[in-house]
Amino acid sequence: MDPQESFQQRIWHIVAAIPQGKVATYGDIARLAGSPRAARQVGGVLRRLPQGTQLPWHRVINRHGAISLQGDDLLRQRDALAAEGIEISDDGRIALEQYRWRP
DNA sequence: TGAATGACAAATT
DNA sequence: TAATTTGCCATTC
Repeated sequence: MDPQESFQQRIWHIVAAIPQGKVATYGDIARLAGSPRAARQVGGVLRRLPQGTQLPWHRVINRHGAISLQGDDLLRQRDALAAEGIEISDDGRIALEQYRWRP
Protein backbone atom coordinates (compact mmCIF):
# COMPACT_ATOMS: atom_id res chain seq x y z
CA MET A 1 0.00 0.00 0.00
CA ASP A 2 1.05 3.56 -0.54
CA PRO A 3 2.69 4.71 2.69
CA GLN A 4 2.44 8.34 1.66
CA GLU A 5 -1.28 8.36 2.13
CA SER A 6 -2.81 8.59 5.53
CA PHE A 7 -4.60 5.60 6.90
CA GLN A 8 -7.97 7.15 6.41
CA GLN A 9 -7.23 8.08 2.81
CA ARG A 10 -6.47 4.47 2.05
CA ILE A 11 -9.81 3.54 3.59
CA TRP A 12 -11.56 6.08 1.41
CA HIS A 13 -9.99 4.70 -1.76
CA ILE A 14 -10.74 1.11 -0.91
CA VAL A 15 -14.36 1.76 0.03
CA ALA A 16 -14.79 3.77 -3.16
CA ALA A 17 -13.70 0.68 -5.12
CA ILE A 18 -16.49 -1.55 -3.83
CA PRO A 19 -18.74 -2.24 -6.81
CA GLN A 20 -22.47 -1.66 -6.67
CA GLY A 21 -24.46 -4.64 -5.52
CA LYS A 22 -21.54 -5.97 -3.49
CA VAL A 23 -20.47 -5.54 0.13
CA ALA A 24 -17.25 -5.80 2.13
CA THR A 25 -16.54 -6.30 5.80
CA TYR A 26 -14.61 -3.92 8.04
CA GLY A 27 -11.98 -6.58 8.46
CA ASP A 28 -11.57 -6.96 4.70
CA ILE A 29 -11.00 -3.26 4.24
CA ALA A 30 -8.56 -3.11 7.10
CA ARG A 31 -6.63 -5.97 5.55
CA LEU A 32 -6.57 -4.32 2.13
CA ALA A 33 -5.34 -1.13 3.78
CA GLY A 34 -2.37 -2.99 5.20
CA SER A 35 -3.53 -3.20 8.83
CA PRO A 36 -5.36 -6.49 9.32
CA ARG A 37 -6.09 -5.71 12.96
CA ALA A 38 -7.53 -2.26 12.41
CA ALA A 39 -11.10 -3.18 11.51
CA ARG A 40 -12.32 -0.93 14.28
CA GLN A 41 -10.54 2.05 12.82
CA VAL A 42 -12.29 1.49 9.50
CA GLY A 43 -15.57 2.11 11.26
CA GLY A 44 -13.99 5.09 12.95
CA VAL A 45 -13.10 6.63 9.59
CA LEU A 46 -16.51 6.05 8.05
CA ARG A 47 -18.15 7.51 11.10
CA ARG A 48 -16.47 10.88 10.51
CA LEU A 49 -17.30 11.14 6.82
CA PRO A 50 -18.89 14.42 5.72
CA GLN A 51 -22.59 14.27 4.98
CA GLY A 52 -22.35 14.91 1.26
CA THR A 53 -19.70 12.26 0.68
CA GLN A 54 -19.80 10.18 -2.48
CA LEU A 55 -18.32 7.18 -0.73
CA PRO A 56 -20.51 4.04 -0.78
CA TRP A 57 -20.12 3.61 2.97
CA HIS A 58 -23.35 1.63 3.07
CA ARG A 59 -21.59 -1.28 1.36
CA VAL A 60 -19.50 -1.87 4.45
CA ILE A 61 -20.85 -4.30 7.03
CA ASN A 62 -19.48 -6.42 9.85
CA ARG A 63 -18.25 -9.98 9.75
CA HIS A 64 -21.67 -11.44 10.57
CA GLY A 65 -23.18 -9.82 7.53
CA ALA A 66 -25.06 -7.39 9.74
CA ILE A 67 -25.18 -3.61 9.90
CA SER A 68 -23.32 -2.19 12.88
CA LEU A 69 -25.10 1.15 12.91
CA GLN A 70 -28.18 1.87 14.96
CA GLY A 71 -31.27 4.01 14.82
CA ASP A 72 -31.97 6.07 11.70
CA ASP A 73 -28.56 5.36 10.21
CA LEU A 74 -29.28 1.66 10.37
CA LEU A 75 -32.50 2.09 8.44
CA ARG A 76 -30.82 4.33 5.87
CA GLN A 77 -28.07 1.81 5.19
CA ARG A 78 -30.61 -0.97 5.00
CA ASP A 79 -32.58 0.91 2.35
CA ALA A 80 -29.48 1.85 0.38
CA LEU A 81 -28.43 -1.79 0.17
CA ALA A 82 -31.89 -2.94 -0.80
CA ALA A 83 -31.88 -0.33 -3.57
CA GLU A 84 -28.81 -2.03 -5.04
CA GLY A 85 -30.50 -5.40 -5.15
CA ILE A 86 -28.97 -6.75 -1.96
CA GLU A 87 -31.47 -8.76 0.00
CA ILE A 88 -31.51 -8.73 3.77
CA SER A 89 -32.94 -11.57 5.77
CA ASP A 90 -35.56 -11.08 8.45
CA ASP A 91 -32.95 -10.99 11.18
CA GLY A 92 -31.23 -8.08 9.43
CA ARG A 93 -28.33 -9.99 7.95
CA ILE A 94 -26.86 -10.34 4.47
CA ALA A 95 -25.68 -13.53 2.74
CA LEU A 96 -21.96 -12.82 2.60
CA GLU A 97 -21.20 -15.83 0.44
CA GLN A 98 -23.41 -14.30 -2.22
CA TYR A 99 -22.75 -10.57 -1.97
CA ARG A 100 -19.22 -10.35 -0.60
CA TRP A 101 -16.79 -8.37 -2.77
CA ARG A 102 -13.72 -10.34 -3.87
CA PRO A 103 -11.08 -8.09 -5.42
C1' DT B 1 2.05 14.04 25.61
C1' DG B 2 -1.15 10.89 27.32
C1' DA B 3 -5.70 8.99 28.18
C1' DA B 4 -10.05 7.94 26.20
C1' DT B 5 -12.85 6.37 22.31
C1' DG B 6 -15.09 3.04 19.21
C1' DA B 7 -19.76 1.79 12.24
C1' DC B 8 -14.74 -4.66 14.72
C1' DA B 9 -13.05 -9.45 15.29
C1' DA B 10 -11.44 -13.46 17.55
C1' DA B 11 -11.32 -16.01 21.68
C1' DT B 12 -13.80 -17.61 25.69
C1' DT B 13 -17.78 -19.17 28.46
C1' DT C 1 -24.87 -22.51 19.23
C1' DA C 2 -25.26 -18.01 21.25
C1' DA C 3 -23.76 -14.54 24.43
C1' DT C 4 -20.01 -12.15 26.75
C1' DT C 5 -15.23 -10.78 27.25
C1' DT C 6 -10.80 -9.45 25.68
C1' DG C 7 -7.48 -7.52 22.46
C1' DC C 8 -6.54 -4.05 18.71
C1' DC C 9 -4.98 0.42 16.98
C1' DA C 10 -5.68 5.00 14.44
C1' DT C 11 -8.00 9.02 15.79
C1' DT C 12 -9.82 12.39 19.07
C1' DC C 13 -9.92 15.09 23.44
